Amino acid sequence: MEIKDNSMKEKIENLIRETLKNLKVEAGDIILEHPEDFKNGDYSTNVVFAIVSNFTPIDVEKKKRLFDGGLVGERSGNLKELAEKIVKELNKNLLEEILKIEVAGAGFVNFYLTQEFFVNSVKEILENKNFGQNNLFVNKKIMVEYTQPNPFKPFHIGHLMSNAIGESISRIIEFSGAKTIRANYQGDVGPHVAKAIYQMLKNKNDTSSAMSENMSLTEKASYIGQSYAEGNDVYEKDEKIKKEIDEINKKVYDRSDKKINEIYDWGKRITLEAFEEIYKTLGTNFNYYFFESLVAPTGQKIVEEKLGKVFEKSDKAIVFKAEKYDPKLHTRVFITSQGLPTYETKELGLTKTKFEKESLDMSVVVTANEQEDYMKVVKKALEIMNPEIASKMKHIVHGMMRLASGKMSSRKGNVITGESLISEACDEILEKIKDRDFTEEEKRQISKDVGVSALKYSILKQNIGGNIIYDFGKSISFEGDSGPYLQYSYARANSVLEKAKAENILPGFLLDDKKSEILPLGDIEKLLYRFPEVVLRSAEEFEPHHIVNYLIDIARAFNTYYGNTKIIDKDDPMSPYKIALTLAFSMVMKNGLYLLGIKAPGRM
RNA sequence: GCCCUCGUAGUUCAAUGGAUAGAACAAGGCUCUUCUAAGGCCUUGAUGUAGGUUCGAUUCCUACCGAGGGCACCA
Repeated sequence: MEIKDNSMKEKIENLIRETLKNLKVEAGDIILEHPEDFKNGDYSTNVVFAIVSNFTPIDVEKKKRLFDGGLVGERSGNLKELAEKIVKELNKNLLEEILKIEVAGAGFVNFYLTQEFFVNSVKEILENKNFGQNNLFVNKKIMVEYTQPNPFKPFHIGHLMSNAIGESISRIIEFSGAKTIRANYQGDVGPHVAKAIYQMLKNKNDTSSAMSENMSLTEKASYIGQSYAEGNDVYEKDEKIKKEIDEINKKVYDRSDKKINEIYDWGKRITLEAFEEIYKTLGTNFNYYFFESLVAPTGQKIVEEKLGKVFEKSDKAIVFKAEKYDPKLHTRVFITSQGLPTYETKELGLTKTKFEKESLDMSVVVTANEQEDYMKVVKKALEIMNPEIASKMKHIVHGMMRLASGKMSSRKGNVITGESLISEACDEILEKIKDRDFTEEEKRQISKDVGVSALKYSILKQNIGGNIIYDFGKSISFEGDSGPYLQYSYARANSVLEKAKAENILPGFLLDDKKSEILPLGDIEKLLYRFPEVVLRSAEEFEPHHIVNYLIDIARAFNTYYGNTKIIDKDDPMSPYKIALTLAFSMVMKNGLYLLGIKAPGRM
């Protein structure tokens, strides 16, 4: 695939740099941006401010004179005059794509692009199915670890959040040239497993009937999740039971108890199968599944080898005193006083395993922000032992899903499972389209695509660091600023294109009357060519919401255009171009939705 | 107590140190004899407080107030 490396943005930036060189002016960072309002041009630069900000503190007097309308250099000018001087120079080597350059406000230089540029950009989009790509991560192998649900525990909306974000980031960096490897890390050992098993041993009869084949996968998984919640409850309330569960925990690690092994193997298999169903619905295919039980020994070995050097004994446990290296960090336990590895140790083993399996340039881990500090400590320990690998670790933290009514807790039983949320969203769509002219199978598929999109959108629309207040009524929105709105715009464009095909009007860029020109039709052309810039920014920042905001903008522009234009019209010489524009919109929308992990149904 | 995040319309979110702080929801009005009205058009409304840096601060710094998370054997 070919990626254009000479974007309009780069061209203009080069032009500015050349011009300043000709004028023998030094400038700081030159920022070229899209003005919010089209009337201020298509690109805008603060070059004058950049020149000014480049002055050192010694130039204070010089600066003062400049702003007082005094002099810069020899004779001329205040800020505006300086800007005009630059524009004059810019005009000497004007790019053919630039219609005009103007000075506005307190010294902005605004670039207006030509009609040909916009029309050509539409043509370019039609010629490139992968329009929007960049080469930020070309030749880089990047592993992204996300979702991380734990066997024996429910898949809740927090996992849904991690999955939506991780999948979108995976796709964005893939679209930016990376070889992306998707990984899932699952806690198949540890106290939570023992809690579930304790409860299942206690409810012997229920457990054996659950293990018989009469229940559905979902029912079995929810029985196991329920057992965990109950086990967790008694663990905290009863000292004696706590000890019993701790005993079971050890046996899970060393696999010394036949009965426990039997329930363990069954429970792990069932919950993993149930998770797999959810991944399928969400559109994720993992390349690797890492399990704590497998990486724990690796981590334990590392810690034991470095005992006395990096790690130290304290109160029978093995700890890492991170505050010795960074006052903002704190001590964490790596091996418990019972001799069992903690999350921190497992993480060391996991990281080692990842780099053994693949020669990675970057290892990205997506988790909720509650794990931010643990990760910093783990990374610090790794920095001491293996700085090269540590430097390739990137931890992306997202906010928490919170209930409007308070904290979510498995104990209180107010955990919302991912599955119930998905099916609820889908049911609502199904109800909405029940009278439409679709087959039952189509209805099922559409409601699934749209329901998942509503959920993913509500997660991805904001920057990933913030918490999301989950409101049962509002989280699944189908109107306005929503996933379904984007899908609807796409389906609408698609429907126009199908009709055009039926009427035999093809996308085109030529008019019969050679004298007339094709004119850009509105804001859409002025937005569509910006898509690659938006993708690049999202990739650089690991922030999908820039794409979300952009897609809302183009959807709105298209819907407005659609509202006051007849696109298909045999008597209109512009009709082929209007169809071309519609096609370009639909292609950008489809690529954009893909990057969010959202399907683009042709009809809805 | 210490360490991270974060405080923007009534609500949920935007805004790479720059132009008149954008949307959506909610409220009201208009709009399908044109291709999907899950749409379009119009009207109202916001930067927690106090300082500082800067020509310019929602953005950077300090303090305070408020929310969330973390701070040794859970993940």
